[in-house]
Amino acid sequence: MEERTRRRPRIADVAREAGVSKTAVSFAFNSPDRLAPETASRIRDVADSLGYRPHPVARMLTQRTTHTLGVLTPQALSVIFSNPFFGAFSEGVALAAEQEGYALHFISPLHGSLARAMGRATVDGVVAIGLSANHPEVEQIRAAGLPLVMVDSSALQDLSVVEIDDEGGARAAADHLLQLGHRDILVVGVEPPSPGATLEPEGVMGRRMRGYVQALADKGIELPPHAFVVGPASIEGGIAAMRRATEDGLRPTGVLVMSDAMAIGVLRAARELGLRVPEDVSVVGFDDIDISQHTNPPLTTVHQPIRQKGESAVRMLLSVVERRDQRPEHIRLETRLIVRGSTGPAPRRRQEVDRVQH
Amino acid sequence: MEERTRRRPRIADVAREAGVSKTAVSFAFNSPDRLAPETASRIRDVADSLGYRPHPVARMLTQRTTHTLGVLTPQALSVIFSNPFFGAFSEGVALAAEQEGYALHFISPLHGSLARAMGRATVDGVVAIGLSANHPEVEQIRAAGLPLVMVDSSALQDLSVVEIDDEGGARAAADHLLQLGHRDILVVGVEPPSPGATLEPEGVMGRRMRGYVQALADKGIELPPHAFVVGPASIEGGIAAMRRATEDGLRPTGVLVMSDAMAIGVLRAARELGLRVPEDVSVVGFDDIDISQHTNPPLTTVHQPIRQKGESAVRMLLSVVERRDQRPEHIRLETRLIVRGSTGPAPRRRQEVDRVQH
DNA sequence: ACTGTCGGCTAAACCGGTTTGCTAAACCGG
DNA sequence: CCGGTTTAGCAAACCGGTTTAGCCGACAGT
Repeated sequence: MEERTRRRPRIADVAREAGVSKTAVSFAFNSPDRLAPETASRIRDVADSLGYRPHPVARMLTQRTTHTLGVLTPQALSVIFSNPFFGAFSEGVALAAEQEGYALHFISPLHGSLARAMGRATVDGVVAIGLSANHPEVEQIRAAGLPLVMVDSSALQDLSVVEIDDEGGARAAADHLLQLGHRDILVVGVEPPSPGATLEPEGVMGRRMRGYVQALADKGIELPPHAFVVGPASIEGGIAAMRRATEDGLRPTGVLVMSDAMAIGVLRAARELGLRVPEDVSVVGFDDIDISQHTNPPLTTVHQPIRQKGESAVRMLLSVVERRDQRPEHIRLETRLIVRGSTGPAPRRRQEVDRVQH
Repeated sequence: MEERTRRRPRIADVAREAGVSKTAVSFAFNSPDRLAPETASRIRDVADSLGYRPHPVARMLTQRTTHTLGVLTPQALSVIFSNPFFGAFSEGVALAAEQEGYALHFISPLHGSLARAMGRATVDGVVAIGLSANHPEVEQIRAAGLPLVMVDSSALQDLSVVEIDDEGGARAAADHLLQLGHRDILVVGVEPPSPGATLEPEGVMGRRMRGYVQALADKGIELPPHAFVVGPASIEGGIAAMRRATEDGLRPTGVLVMSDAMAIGVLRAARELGLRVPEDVSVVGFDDIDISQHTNPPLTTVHQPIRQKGESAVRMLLSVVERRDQRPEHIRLETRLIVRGSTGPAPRRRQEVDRVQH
């Protein structure tokens, strides 16, 4: 019964047992046509009886390929795995990766260091999401010669990028509220990951903000600074943001939210505050995650093809991983407003007040 | 500008450049104390200037460890990543893994074969979720000498397992409806992954079913076969199941659903059918995923500690990966009913009809 | 009988590191 | 000045495979 310490059989064990060279064993698995048929099958029989499987790490080393793709995020995985947006994105990534026979390896800061995590990662290429282009890791990855595709990043010319029309989507959302007669508008944004950081103008949230502001400006409306609140991109974050705005005395008739998760929180907070949606207040989200169509009322939001974004990123990545296409590509996917039940005409009273003020 | 083909620098390049042996370079990184301080720092300077980083695969090979944990699922990742249950579970897994400095590698069927995917995976241990104990891969993993922890699996004695009290939770859910006076009950289950398969009595759904049935039996109620419908574990699956039941002429006052995602679908379908929740029909879910407290009405459901399940699984796994604790352990976490707004007293009319029938 | 080709297999180099065992020089007390 | 211990660093073996170059015998052609 002292089988406990039994070593994992190596290729040399199989070779010895079968009375052939290591080369022959390798051939039996990888190019059987270079062996006499019965030799190949005999070797495989011996291998089976010994329970031999080629050691994947050794294989990676010689073949200089891992058949694994890295998904890089600057945030801890323990924070984002139950973020529905990330889930849908990962689905897209997984779909393309699985089709092409690649496994997925998630790379997140190791003891606080993304660089260290990258150093450990054994992948053939990397899809980075939520990484701003000026992150030092970007250079590290390129220096290591690893193919890289950035998602939702500002457009560095010599990098492959998949992004969406954030600005256009945001403008559509704001236009929608304006057409419904809303003038008192609150904008709820996603706070930057690092507390001190200011809103990056070239980041996702910066672009969406620009879309909102432009649409308002077109109607001669200026967004007052206090009508912009931020919080974490979660339902709770949305609840807190809406409550805080109300405590600050804001009584918007329309709320533009930069994330559906937060928008759902806003919906919830509004209900708790005794506000009816959309009669008293209209809410527009952004992303169109799966649950958004099932909230009560269903959420009006800006749709973006999240899964497709993941899929496209992987396909772009593989085109350079496998075929060594070296020129960087840019893909921009469309967004579109989806009107559901959470938006309606601005309430009369407010409109009148508004008119009197002119 | 012909830097394009510049090879990744190897340890030998650094050694030559610094005028030392490979050994010295290795020491400079891994045990600097074995070198004169200024030698070590000179070597590191040279390494930096060359952009040298130790090749992670080569390192894995010699150190016989990957610092990576595998998460194994029999389903395609492209199907489950946006499943909120899986998201929360992964969060727990990631939390523990990140704390201990391990990365995560997801293992799902490669071209339809889980075994092939396992063969490629370079991990120090595996957490398997949704895998029944009789899957052939279980043996493969053990034969490869890889530490393994099964989650939600039927209790094979010689395997480490993390599970929850499905049966008790289900019983609590059913008791709750019974106490509210419900007698016409519909059970909505999750369909087995492979179409043909029958409900495994030892699987998660089998255990939950047993809990429901026992609670009903205690009150002398037998669940008629047609009062049990199944579907995929998604919102859409729940909608479809509820519609189908209604089309079949069922008019339950209480619905026991084996998954929150499906329960949310049932809520939605009920609203579309003109049924008020909980006045006309009560709904109880299972799992207590994050959104369940934010539905309208908030979902009454059986809570299970999903994140903790992932965390515990990883801690158990690491205890054998790192310390070679070999005896298999079993952990069973508790479930508890959380009463929110989706359940209420059975409607009078139904109760009377019920009474008359006696 | 001699050369050329081909099928079947092998020895040795290689992938890129780490680790073991050892040596030469420096140090040290007596 | 001498034997013993440290210190700093090296050569070689090793991790477990794949791949290149080439050997050997059989067979075909002339």
